[in-house]
Amino acid sequence: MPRKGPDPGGAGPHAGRPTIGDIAESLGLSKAAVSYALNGRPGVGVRTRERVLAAAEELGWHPSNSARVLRGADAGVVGLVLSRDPELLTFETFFVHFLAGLEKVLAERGSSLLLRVIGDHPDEEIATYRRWWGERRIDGVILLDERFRDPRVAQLAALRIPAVLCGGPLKDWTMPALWTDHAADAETAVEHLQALGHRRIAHIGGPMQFVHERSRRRGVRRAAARRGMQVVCVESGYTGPAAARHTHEVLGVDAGERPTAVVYGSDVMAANGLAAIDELGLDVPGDVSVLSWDDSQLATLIRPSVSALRRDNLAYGALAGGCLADLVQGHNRGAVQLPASTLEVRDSTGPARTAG
Amino acid sequence: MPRKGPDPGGAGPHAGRPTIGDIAESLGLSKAAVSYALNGRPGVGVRTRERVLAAAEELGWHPSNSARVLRGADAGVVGLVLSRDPELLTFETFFVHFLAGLEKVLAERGSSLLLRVIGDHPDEEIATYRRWWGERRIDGVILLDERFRDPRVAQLAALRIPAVLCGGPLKDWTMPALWTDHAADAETAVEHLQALGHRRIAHIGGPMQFVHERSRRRGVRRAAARRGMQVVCVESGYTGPAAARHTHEVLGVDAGERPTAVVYGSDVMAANGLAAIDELGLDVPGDVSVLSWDDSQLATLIRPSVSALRRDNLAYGALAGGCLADLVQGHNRGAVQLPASTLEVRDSTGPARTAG
DNA sequence: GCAGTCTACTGAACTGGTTAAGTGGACAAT
DNA sequence: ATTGTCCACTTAACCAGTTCAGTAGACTGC
Repeated sequence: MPRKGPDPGGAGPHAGRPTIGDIAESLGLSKAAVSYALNGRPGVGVRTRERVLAAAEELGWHPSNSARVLRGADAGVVGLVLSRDPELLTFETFFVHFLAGLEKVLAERGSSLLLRVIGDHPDEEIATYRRWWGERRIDGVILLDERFRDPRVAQLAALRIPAVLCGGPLKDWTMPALWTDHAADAETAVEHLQALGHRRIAHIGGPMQFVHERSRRRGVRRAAARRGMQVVCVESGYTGPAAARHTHEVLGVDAGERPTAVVYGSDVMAANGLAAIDELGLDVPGDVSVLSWDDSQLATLIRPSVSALRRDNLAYGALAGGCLADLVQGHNRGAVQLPASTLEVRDSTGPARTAG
Repeated sequence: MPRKGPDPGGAGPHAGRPTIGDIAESLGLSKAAVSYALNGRPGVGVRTRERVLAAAEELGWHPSNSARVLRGADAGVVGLVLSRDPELLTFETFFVHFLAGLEKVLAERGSSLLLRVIGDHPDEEIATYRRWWGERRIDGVILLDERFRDPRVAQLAALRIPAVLCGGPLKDWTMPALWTDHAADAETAVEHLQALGHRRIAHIGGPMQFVHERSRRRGVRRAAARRGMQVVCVESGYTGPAAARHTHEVLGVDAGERPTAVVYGSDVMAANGLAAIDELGLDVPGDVSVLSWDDSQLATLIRPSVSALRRDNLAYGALAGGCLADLVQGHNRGAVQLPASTLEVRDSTGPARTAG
């Protein structure tokens, strides 16, 4: 199967990609001897080994991944399917950082990443994993964005595909999971607002199909209740218009009932919330304080800059990669807790306006 | 090689992954007959074909990619190495959109994407391509971020690795290239500013190691010269502090010499520029108009919102994927021009303050 | 001098799917 | 009845590695 395109002559076998047989032939050895030499196994003399390695280097030999996998080796690849709308800025920053961290660890452990980007469609996601696994392309997968009653977990378990869940941990499963203590993060956020004198707050979160959104809402409710604060929770979407609409809904009431602080589910929601609050003729942080549950450069660039709960997504991705690499090698690390988010206090949170 | 983990019994061959041989055995046929049936080739009866397909479906068979590649099939994978700092917001949005478009087309054409994220290090990038290619993991690669005197082009050509360059076109190479008419985009930007009465403008661009930054600078210079406008060009960096520093440099002069408009190389640079202009006690767009060469949600969320040249990066990625898929199949589409950017006029550009 | 052991290799089978070449039987034409 | 032509299938080689089971030769021990 010669390569297409301008290939006059085609200097050598397989478009210049030498095989172990070429090395063997050039040195008058058998394929087996060359294989032993290249893999540092006993059974070849020191002198011969050196010659083999030199020849491999000179010819620019690389082992055929297909041949190795066919013999039963790991594919050296892990799969990741993204089923989210790429238009969401929060997701973009999360994803690129997560990916960079993930990839760094995988590279260190000799793996690569097979990526697929699809719309929000869990069926296609599991079908992709099933196909990749069936085709022996991957050794395992990373599951992002755990959903309420997520079907992917049971399906991957049934297919015996090694997987690391970013979410959980799940009670009934042995799948390793990277989980965040959203309750603790909620405490951090609510405590900050309490300290500033806020007694009536709102939480405008993302879609409740995501488990982390449920956890956050529950965390905020409990943290507020524990402090005797009133709290209004609204399910919104990650898009700007949704966040703006719910901001109008929550804050467009009499000053006496109006929350004095809003915790948004993401930086994009907070940014659009700021604009909506401005439309309502309210001042941030004078009338309303604003806090975002995700941090990003956006939070620092808009005015006022937005106080935010910050998580190291690079480390998150790296941890996920490490857990999966371990799992593929037979070591299940179980439930791993991520470090708590830190609060970045900026200009959008301030003292509550004293009632009256 | 049984999978690790809880695998009591291990129901079937290769952890539940049946082979063509299993199908053949279960039906009392030869492997060849099954292969012909599964691939829709002549040589099997209609009845037999149906039985084979039914058995494959029931067993959940997928063809082993390794086995096919070993026989000479394409890998069905294209490679992409990112060598940029993931901290750059502009890059994040560009990348995720580009990726989504790229992946969509690749999926339609039966390919997947192998991804690697590394720091800014061209040597490691080419080494990764070389290894992937040597290991028969990929059919081709996408080259992003063309650099001045980019070594990657010649190296990939020498290795005969099919590649599509996002940049170019190059005079001496037959590598397909997706190129942008930066001169035309510069015309659009400068014309907009001229129409608003600006006669003295600045361009604060990104690093000149990138070919597109050079093209843009040249485009701005020529478009301005053609209109008799004065122009100051500064090489900056994609980070916020660099953009802020150069903004102070360019605008911290007497009002008589001060440019009345600045074209920034990216949305992040523009956002940080806005903050710097505010620090200088200048008003946007009253004293200075601001234009960004990349658009994103950030440009719409900061105040004032930033006028920007917008490019459809989803379509860009899709086009790159299509060109590469064509190239792998032997069809070189040569130099393909991307659609011109469109100007999104927002609040940051306004009439020039009349001199005096 | 001959068995025993070790070293340094070779030969061949094997992985799963593809494919050229071959085979046996049914059927038609002559 | 013979020849030819299909059809529907089988056999076996092949891809590039890995690995098990040899094996030739050198060396040791007695």
